[in-house]
Formats: sequence, C-alpha cells, structure tokens
Amino acid sequence: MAKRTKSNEKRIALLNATLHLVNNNGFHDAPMSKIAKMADVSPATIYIYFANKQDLINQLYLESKASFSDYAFKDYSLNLAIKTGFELIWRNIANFKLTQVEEAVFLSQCDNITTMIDETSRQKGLKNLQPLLDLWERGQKEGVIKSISPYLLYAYTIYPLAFLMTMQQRNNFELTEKNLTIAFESAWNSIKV
Amino acid sequence: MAKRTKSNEKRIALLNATLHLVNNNGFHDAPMSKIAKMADVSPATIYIYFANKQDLINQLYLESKASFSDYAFKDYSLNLAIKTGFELIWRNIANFKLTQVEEAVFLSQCDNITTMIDETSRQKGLKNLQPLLDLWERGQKEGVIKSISPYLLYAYTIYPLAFLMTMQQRNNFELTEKNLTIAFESAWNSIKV
Amino acid sequence: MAKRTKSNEKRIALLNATLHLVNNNGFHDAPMSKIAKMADVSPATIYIYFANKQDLINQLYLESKASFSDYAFKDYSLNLAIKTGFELIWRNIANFKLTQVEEAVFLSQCDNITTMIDETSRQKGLKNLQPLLDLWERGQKEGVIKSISPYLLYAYTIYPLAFLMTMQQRNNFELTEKNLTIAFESAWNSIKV
Amino acid sequence: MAKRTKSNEKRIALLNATLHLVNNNGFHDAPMSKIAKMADVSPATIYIYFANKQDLINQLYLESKASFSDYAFKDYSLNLAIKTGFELIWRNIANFKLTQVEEAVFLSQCDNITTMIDETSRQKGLKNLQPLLDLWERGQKEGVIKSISPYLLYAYTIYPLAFLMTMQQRNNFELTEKNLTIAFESAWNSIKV
DNA sequence: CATGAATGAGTGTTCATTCAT
DNA sequence: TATGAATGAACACTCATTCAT
Repeated sequence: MAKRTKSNEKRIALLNATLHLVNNNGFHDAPMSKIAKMADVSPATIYIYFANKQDLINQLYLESKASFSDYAFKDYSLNLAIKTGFELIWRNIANFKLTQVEEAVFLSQCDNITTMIDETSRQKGLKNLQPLLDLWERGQKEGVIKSISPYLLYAYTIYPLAFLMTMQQRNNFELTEKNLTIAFESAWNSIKV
Repeated sequence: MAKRTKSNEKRIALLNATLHLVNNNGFHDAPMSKIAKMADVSPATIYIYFANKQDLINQLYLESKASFSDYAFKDYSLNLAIKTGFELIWRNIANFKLTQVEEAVFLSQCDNITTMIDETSRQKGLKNLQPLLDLWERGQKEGVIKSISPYLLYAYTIYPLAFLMTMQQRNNFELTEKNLTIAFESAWNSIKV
Repeated sequence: MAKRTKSNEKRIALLNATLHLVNNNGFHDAPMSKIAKMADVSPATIYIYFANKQDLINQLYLESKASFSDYAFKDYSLNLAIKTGFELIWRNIANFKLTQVEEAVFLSQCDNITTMIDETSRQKGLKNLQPLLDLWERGQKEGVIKSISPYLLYAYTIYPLAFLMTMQQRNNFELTEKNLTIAFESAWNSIKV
Repeated sequence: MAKRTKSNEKRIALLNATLHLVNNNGFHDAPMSKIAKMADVSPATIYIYFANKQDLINQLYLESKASFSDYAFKDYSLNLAIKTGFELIWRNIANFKLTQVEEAVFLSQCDNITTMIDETSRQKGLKNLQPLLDLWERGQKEGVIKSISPYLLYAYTIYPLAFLMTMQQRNNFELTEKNLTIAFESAWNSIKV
C-alpha cells in the first residue's frame, strides 16, 4: 500500500548531478536546467525537493560532510592509543580523498570558497570532526600532542591532504602507499611533543 | 595624430574592482556591469583593457602571483643557511597572507577552484616559486631536508598557511606572533631530516 | 505528469512578427526584443521555439518558400499543355506576389542577400520549384521551349516579377490585369522557340 | 605649398572597405570599427569624411551607380540604330556585372533591400539610366519597341542580368559568350514589336 | 508528485558615435 | 586633419524560478 511520496531516488539523483556538474564545470556553469537534465527530471521538480539552488548546494554539502565523517571514524574506538587512533583517522581521511574523489573535491571547494556555503550550514558541517578534536584534547592532556590550537593541528595534519589530493587530481603527483607513509610521518612530526 | 592614451589607472582600478568583487561576492556574482561600476567606467571600457572576462581574471591572477613572489623572496639571498633562508621565505609568505589579504584570498580561491583559471595561466603562475624549490633541493643535497617530493614539502609547510589565513579571516583563530612561531616550528619539524 | 504544451499559436506569432519587422526595418533592425514584444511574449520564450536568431530566420524562410510553392502549383496538372500549364504557374506566382506581399517581399530579400540564409536552408528551399523545372524540360523535349539553361528560363520569366512587385510596392508602377497580360506575353516571347 | 586637406585616398579606401565588408559579411556584420581597420584609419576618422554610417552607405551607393552608368553608356551614341544601340548598352551592363563584380553585387543588394538606401539617394541613383530610357522612347516612336511601361522593359531586359550574375557568383551557372548571346536574344524578343 | 512552458531580470559583449588631444 | 580611448544603449542569449495542468 505504498502511498505516493517524494521519491528519495530523485533526490539522490539530483544531489549526484549537482556534485558532478559543480566539480567539472564549476559553480557558475552548473545551471538548474543541466542538473535537472542529468538527473532525468524536469527543472520544476527540483523545487519539490529543494527550496532553491542555495539549499540544494547546502544539503549536498551537509550530506557530503556526513559521508566524510562516517568514513573518517570507521573502526575508530576510544580504546586506541593516541598515535594509533590518530593514524587510523588520518588514514581513513586520506582514503576518503583517494576513493570518494567527487565528494572530496566538492568539499574542498566548499571549504575554500567563502561565498559558496552559507554560515549556518558551515557551522553544522564543522561538528562532524568532533571525535578528532576530542582525540587531540586527550593527546594534549597525556602530553603526547603539542598544546596548541586545534586549528594549527588541523592545518598541519589534515589540511595538507587536500593539497595532495588536488595535485593527484591534476596528475602532478601520485599518492602511493609510500608517499602516504611519508605524509603521515610529516603530519605526526609537526604536532607531536 | 594626438590621442588620449590608455590610462594605467583605469586598468588597475578594474583589476582592484574585480579582486574585491570576486572575493566578497564570489566568482559567480561578480558581473562585468558591477566591476565597471565599481571602477567607475562604462562596461564597454573593460574591453579596451581586457579581451574578455576570463582574460581579466587571468591577468589578475598572474599579477597577484607576481606580487606574491616579490613579497615571498624579499631579502632572500643564496648565501643564507638553509633553515635561515627557508624561515625568511616562510615568514615572508605568512606576512603576505596577513597584510595583502585581498590578494591572498583571491589566489587561494584560484588555486582551489579548478574551473577558474585556465591551464596556461596556471602554468605561468607556478614558475613564481622556483627559488623556494631550488632552496629545498639544496637543502636535500646538504642532508638538512627530507628527500621527498616538493609537493609534500609544500603541502606541509606553505599550504597550511592558507588554512590559517582563512580561519583568521573568519575570526575563528588569530595568527599572533606566538602562533606564527609555533606554526613555523611545525612546518620545519615536518620536513627536516 | 500533466504540463502546458507548446502552443503553435506562439510559434506562428513569432514567425509573423519576424516577417513584419525584417520587411519593414530590415534584418539589421529586427532585434529579438522587438520580435518578442510584437508577438507578445517574453524574449526568453523565443528560445523555446527556436534555437537562435538564425534558426528563426531559416524556419521563416522555409515556411514562406513552402507557402509560395503551394500557391505556385495550385490547380496545376501534368495534363495541361505546355503553354497553358506554364501560364497557370506564372499567374499563380504573380498572384502570390500581389496578394501575399509580406511573404513575397521577405523571400525576395532572402534570395538577394547572400548572408541572410545559410546554404543548407537555401538548398532545401530550391526544391520547391521542381514541378516548374519538369514542365520546362517537357516543353523543351516537345520543341516548344528553347533548349537553354533553366537559369536563363527563370531569369526571363519568373525573376522579372520580383522587380515588378518591388516597383508596385514603391508606388512607381501598377500591376494591372492589362500589365500582367503584357508581362506574360514578354515572358513567353523570351523563351518560346 | 600643398595645404593639409581631406585626403581623397582615405575617402576611397573607406568606400572600398565598406564595399568589401558589406558584400562579404552583410550589412549587419560590417561595423565601423572593421571598416576603419580595413581602410587603415581610426574609427573616428570615418566621421571626418562621412556624417554617419548611413551617409557612408549612401555615398557608396551613388558612386557605384555613377561608375555603373559610365560603364553602361561607353561608346554609345544617338546615331546608332535602336537595336544596335540597345545591344551595346545591354552588353555594357552585362560586362559591368561580369567584371566589376563587387560594385555590381553591392548595387544589386541596395536595389533589392528596401531599408538599405534612403529614398533621396535612391531617387538620385535612378537618373543614371536616363539615356537608356530615352533610347527606349525613341524605339517606341519608331515602332521597333513595344509601347509598354519602361518598368516592364527594364524588368525583362536589364533586371534578369542581376539574377544571372548572382547565379554565376554562386557557381550555379556560367555566363559564357554563348549564354550572353542567348540572353540578349531573349531580352530583345520580350520587348521588340 | 511531476511536468515542460513561460518569464523578468540579468549576462557578457558589441556598436555607432563622441571626446580629448 | 587625425587619433585611440571612452561610452550608453543595445544585442543575442541564459538563468533561477514559477505557472498551469
């Protein structure tokens, strides 16, 4: 007796189409009409699922962020030693950027362009990293990690991965397993006590 | 045979207007009409100085990059010891991001959005960092810097500054002198042998 | 699933507006905005019915040509004697130019300005005269019409009508029934054996 | 002691550039800037020689018409017999269209497009054919040429040449000496008594 | 719920003409 | 006389969004 209801399939198709178009053509060449065509619906249908274009982008941002943090904290547990737990998360994030390329590229754009995501959504998105912040705080209490601002910790451990992903995207550089190991070592060296 | 001559002032005014609008409204909301109005010229005048919008953006990118590298290598000399020379450049770059905020923000956007700058201009812009690459190579030969890809060196020393600048812009974090010292130490620790 | 359907009325209104404006203001002063206003639609609506301005002109040309040939071969049959058949067609064409003035003027402009209609459409438009070419060929086989290029036959029988129409338009000359009879006699004399 | 005066060379260069561009690109793609560039002068210079674009076109029309009539009545004298004189003029005109192609094409466009030349200039241009009109009148008095409107005489003898020229331009048809002879015969048959 | 037609406001760009030298 | 810079008004066309079904 399934009642007729908003089909989640269409919603997903629209988010995927947006992701793809914004990544490949840029925000300024991802018109609603193309998004609709790619998702195989009418332009008017978009407005059943999203209030407007900004809302569509915002929701895409939040779902990508959620997908990101699911990935980031896979297999993570509070029982792990600080360095072990940090390496697990760090490698999860690296893996996300290597395998979920479209989402990673989109998130990177959103985080670097001021005008793309509105402040409210950005604040919501920030919460996704809480377990990492907690880990860092524990590490600092245990005297394993430098007692410095989490922004500095992020800047020197997680943020560099965005650059490495971009360079890999542009075929300038390959993130081999060996390079990943080097990269993690650099990250750790920059924040360890 | 006399005639009015192309005024460099207008050219500069146009570049500044573009810089300001792209930074504050985003690339997708920086129309030629607004740029013209802000530079106090007619829309048609833009096309005397620039072939089209992309050319305007490209030229702005290249001039900002040039301005950046002027700043980056101020007082630098090949006589300096590796670490000293590197710290000089690193602090110059940090300073650029702290004082030439508009240009720095613009460059950061250009480098993070694939579709903004065309490949040719990007390639030209890359050359501006050559002295730093040379320094790193020397440092590697002298056994002071890890023998790893310059992309990794960049990712862990220079790139984090972009994040810190953005966070400072958003009032999340302040790049005090103390934080700068901590940041440099992290940068150096991540690449020193 | 229901939706508004593309109204043929609007399409026709747009073609008529274009016809009128191109005839009266010239191709160079028939902007899309005026066409839209005259057809009582928004400028954007034009692009639902036509790919671009050239396409609009091309379609108008082809439909006018089709309307022309419908007119030209009204009541014509292969049973008619050569001269009778030819006179029928000739008078049909003259009638078209006298009564369907707007279309006739437009077609005359299209055929005389190289840059107005693209080659593909021109080729398509040419096919509309085939029955006349066939009649001429039969007439030549029967020894009634001179064995000369159809371009010459056209130049001396049909083409002069365009001039006479233009002169009538400019009130220099009146195509009375008497003049029509004289004109046909001249046409026939120039091609008969 | 040549005083600095408007250089006729520049005027001619401008007229030639206009002729060429209007013929090849159409009136709607012959902007003043292109005309200036082709004539190797500044756009502003055009306005020293011509009041505006319409004036430039009008003057070009009148000079081409004058050049046409010089050509048309070369070697013509009132002593010639009607048919001989007519054939001379007719062949002169045919020759003009075969050899002075650019001017002929331009004049043909002007005469067929209502909106190109203003009425005053058109009236002036008409006077150039006076000797032919006189010849026809004499021919009618002598009973050699049908007593019909000169518009009809023109339509069936001179106007067809425009069509033949256009077809030759488009490589559909070749105006060989043989075809010229046939064409003249047709012309004469259509108007002779 | 879903649609394609419809649109007003806006886009980047061009143009005939004028300005200042 | 001659110029290249400068421009307001326009151009063809696009877009996010709404309408009518």
